[in-house]
Amino acid sequence: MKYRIVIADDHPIFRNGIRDIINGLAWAEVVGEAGNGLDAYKTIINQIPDLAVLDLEMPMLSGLDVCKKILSEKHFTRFIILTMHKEKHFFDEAMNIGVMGYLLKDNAIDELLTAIRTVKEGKQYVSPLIESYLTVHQAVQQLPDGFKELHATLTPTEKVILKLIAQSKTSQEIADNIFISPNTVDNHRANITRKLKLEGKNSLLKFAIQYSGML
Amino acid sequence: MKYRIVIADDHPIFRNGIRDIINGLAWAEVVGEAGNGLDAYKTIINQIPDLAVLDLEMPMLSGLDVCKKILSEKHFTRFIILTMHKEKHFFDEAMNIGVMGYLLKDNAIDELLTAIRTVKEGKQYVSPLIESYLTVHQAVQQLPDGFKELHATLTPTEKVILKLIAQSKTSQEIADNIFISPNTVDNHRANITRKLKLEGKNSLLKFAIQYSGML
DNA sequence: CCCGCAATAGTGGTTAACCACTATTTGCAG
DNA sequence: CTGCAAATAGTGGTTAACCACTATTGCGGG
Repeated sequence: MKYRIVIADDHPIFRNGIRDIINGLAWAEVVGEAGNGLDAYKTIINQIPDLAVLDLEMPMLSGLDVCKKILSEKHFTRFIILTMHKEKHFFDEAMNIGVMGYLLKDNAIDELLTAIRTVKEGKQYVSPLIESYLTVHQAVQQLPDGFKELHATLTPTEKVILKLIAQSKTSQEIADNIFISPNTVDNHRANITRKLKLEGKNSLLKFAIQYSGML
Repeated sequence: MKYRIVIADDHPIFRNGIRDIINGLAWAEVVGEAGNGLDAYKTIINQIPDLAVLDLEMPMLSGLDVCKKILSEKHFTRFIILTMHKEKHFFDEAMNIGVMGYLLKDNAIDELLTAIRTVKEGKQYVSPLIESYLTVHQAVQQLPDGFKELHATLTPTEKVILKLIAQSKTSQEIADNIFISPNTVDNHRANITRKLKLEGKNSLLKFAIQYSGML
């Protein structure tokens, strides 16, 4: 029995490349492809492959969202995330969710094969480039000290509102957006501000804009 | 004689995909590949292909830089830019430099073939997706584009104040900082806002924080 | 000499965000 | 069932930023 793999990436050319590489192997085969997150989910549920190679950024559902959904449904499919994002928080989240591999799209083709082989043997594979990049940039990339823990204390609704604030929407606009009272939005603002230990006028807006990349 | 094409992209898998697609054609062949801008330049100079398909973002030299260099040296190679960037200014610059094709990486494979065929016939090809995207987003995505000219219209004092605003200081703090009245600071705020064609509460603060890197 | 511009300063009004409360409903864990 | 957390909604007040004016000083070019 060949090692059954599903691949998902919203760039058809990239998907093509991956498919050819995998199908060139004697011991593996591509049993499904998808161009967006939702299709990826459906394909994986249908096929229950041994491995899914997912792009991080995809329409409908992100690669990580797909991972989360599948893993929460207790299937044994393993995941390799293929991305161009070097950012620590993506990597951290992927590791937390429990992906088995994480590599950059600008890595060599050989690395993808090595990763697949490593994951097939039940081990985790992380691109050495990522590791070195993170160690070099960790000081820079870690700016909001303890932010991760603070962010974890936010409720789902609060996170949504924080994102909308980062888009520099007013309380009224946010209220219209998610169909609640502007007063409630103000309440959430106050709660978020307290949890993030901010103070002063516009402090939340400043924070949201500045760290909108990692929310 | 086959249509001779050089491809350059820093993602090996993507490059692989493109190469396979082109080599699958009877009337075209890949005569060179590069993983960064400098190699791309050297390869094109060596081969003088009919067409070069370039990624926009590459190490050493961007795809557009390569175009500029080659075109300034009066070679007849045509260029297709393949990118994930929908931003108007990239597109504008590419058109100004004189590329013959511009398409997004998330376009279908067929589109790349259509683009190559169209360019081969001497016509320009622009992805329809780009065009529709630009018409939809043109108003939103405009800011950093003509910003340079706008920034040039600011007086020295206004630039200083803009920087202080970017540091998210209040009018009072700025006033204390440069020893003028907070009213005057408010005046400058208004003038800057007008010159930058901003409007609405906190719009200046948002702008200053977001573009603080280029002030 | 006058004109325009930059910089300075002020007045008065509007508004969005913040601050500090109280209060109700819902859903989940113990 | 009970109690807590989250989400919802409201009231009342403060303040910083914005908006729209007017006004003065000083400086350089026509």
